[in-house]
Parts: sequence; structure tokens; C-alpha cells
Amino acid sequence: MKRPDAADPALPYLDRLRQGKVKVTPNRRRVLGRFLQGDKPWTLQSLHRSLGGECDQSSVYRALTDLHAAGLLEEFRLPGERETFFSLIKHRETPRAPGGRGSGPKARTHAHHHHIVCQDCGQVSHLDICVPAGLMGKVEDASGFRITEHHLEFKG
Amino acid sequence: MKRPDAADPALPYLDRLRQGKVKVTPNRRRVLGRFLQGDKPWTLQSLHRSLGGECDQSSVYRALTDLHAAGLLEEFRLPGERETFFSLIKHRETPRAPGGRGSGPKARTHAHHHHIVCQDCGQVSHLDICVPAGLMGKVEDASGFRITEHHLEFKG
DNA sequence: GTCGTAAATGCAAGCTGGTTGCATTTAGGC
DNA sequence: GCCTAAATGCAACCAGCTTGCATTTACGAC
Repeated sequence: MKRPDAADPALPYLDRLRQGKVKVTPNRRRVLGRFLQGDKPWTLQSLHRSLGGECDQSSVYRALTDLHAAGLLEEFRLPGERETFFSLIKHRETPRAPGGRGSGPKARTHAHHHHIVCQDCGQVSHLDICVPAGLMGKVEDASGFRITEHHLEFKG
Repeated sequence: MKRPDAADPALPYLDRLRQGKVKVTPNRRRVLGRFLQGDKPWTLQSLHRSLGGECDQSSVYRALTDLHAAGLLEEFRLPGERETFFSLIKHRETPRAPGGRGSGPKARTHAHHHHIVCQDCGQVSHLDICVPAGLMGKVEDASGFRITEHHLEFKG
């Protein structure tokens, strides 16, 4: 039972998919659902396991790949961990004008986050903290690169 | 060919190995040599390739594993890259005096660094810049963890 | 609603990047 | 120089994806 005034949190993501001309299918819905259930990263295998026999690993794989390509997920890897992690990118509320979007590079409006890994149990959780702009500037100066992306993980 | 007054930069590392009761062998010397040649990270395969037929991949693998276990190398992984990277840890000459923030029960005295990856060519290089202590404190507060390790990568 | 087509799915095979068991060789202490 | 533990090469093995293909399904055109 869905209360009509409680917007389904999946909707904006589904819309993004449709806008990207990616069909909304049961598998993609399932995978996205897991990401929405809790603010926690998944790996191909943990996700596949968590979905039980609901779908094949290759389908989970393709759902992950597609959601990542559509800009809904970000990917990261941790030293010592063999598997690749994915986590949901929380997009800002500002919806781009549909007419304006085209083949250009994806608007970088996501509020990405970083991760902290428990030394003992390996559990990964999110942080709302990000690299300060000052540091970013220093990095650009020191390297001569224009930074477009960064990843930061803590262990403790 | 060696000028006696020019200290071999490998010596301190070899000493560290010997102190750790790790035998100094041609393969480990070769691998370490590559890390000393330039301040650049290597993967198992790039290193193996770079060494030509000089030794087997499994030997490179074991050399990497051993040097990592001995604390001479640090390991990291990049999103999108399949291989695991290793880079030389430059140890400080003077052990850190206790007192400052971040001095934990275990004295981790390595001067680690972070990485920047070229968007176009995939080349990885080092940065001497690190996460500011203030951010670290905020992370500890927000997470309730005591941070023992962190990784930071930029792309641009 | 029915049809047609492009896309999604499951299955199984295949590939990459490690990782390991084992017989042989070698570094380093005596 | 001899001895023994450790290092090496080789080949087999394994995990974690990744892909080809036949089948099924979503969705727009009638």
C-alpha cells in the first residue's frame, strides 16, 4: 500500500533512466531498490546474493553496468578487497531542463560521498564529508591537471 | 660504475628487508629497483612486462607481496582499472615525536602520498599533498571511528 | 488487443588477473 | 665448500567478472 502523498524515492532515478533511454525492467528495478533500501555500497556478488535466486549474476552485472553508465551509481575499489563496489549517487533536486540535455558530457551535479571501512568487520559505510576546495586547488596547482573526479576512503 | 660517495638509494630499503628477515634476492632487487627508478606506481603485470623475461610473473607477484608485507610498498586500486597498483612508501628519516594529533598507539611513520590519474592516458603519478588534519578530525567525529589509514585519488 | 522489433534476460562458456602447489635451484650461515 | 631454509619457475588453479547466444519480454505501431 502506497500513500499517494509519499513520493516513491525510486521515481527520480527511474525518470533519469527513462530520460537516458534505458528501459525500466524488473531487474533494474530490483537492483535500484537495493541501493535505495539503505545508504550502503554493494558489490556484484553481494547484490546477487542479496537478491537470492531472483535473477542471474550476469543480469545483476548488466544492471550495475547500465546504472553506472547512466550516472546513477559510482564505482570504487578498496585495497585488499577483490570485488568492485558500487554506491548510489544522490543527485541534487534541481532537474535539468529536458530540452537542453543532449550529447554533452554529463552534468556533474551529483553530491557524491566517501567511504569508511571498518578494520574489523569490513563493513563499508558512507560519509557526508568531502575534500575541501582549498585542497583541490592545491592539487590542481601541484599537478597541472584539472581535477574532474576524486575518491577518498578511510579505514578505522 | 658506482661512485663510492653516492649512496645507493636502494640501501635503506634493502636494510629494512634484512631487518625483517627477508632474504635479498635478485628478483626482489630487480623489483625494488624498478620502484626506485622513478616515483611511479606499478602493477603486477606492468612490472612483469617491464622486466621482460627476467623472471616469472609468480615471482614478481611474490616479490610484490613480500615487499608489501615488509612495509616497503603500499597497495591501491583505482575505479575502472582492473589491476592492483603498488607504490614505494618513502619512510621518514626521523620518527614522529608524540604529541601532535593523529599520533596513535601504533607509530605509523611512513610518509604516504596520493595519486593522480590522467583521464586520457591512464598514467598514474604521485602527489605530495595529503588530507588536512582538520578533515581527519571531522571524519573521526562523524563516524566514531579512529582513522588508521586512508586513500585518496584524483582524476583529471 | 495483436503484432513486430529492439532490448533484456538466463545460461553457460570464456577471459583476465591474480594465487598456489610442487620440484628445482640458490642465498647465506657454518 | 657444505648444508638447509628460502626463493624461483612452471603449470595448474581460482575468483571475479564479461560475453555470445538463444529465448523472453517491454513497448510502440497498428
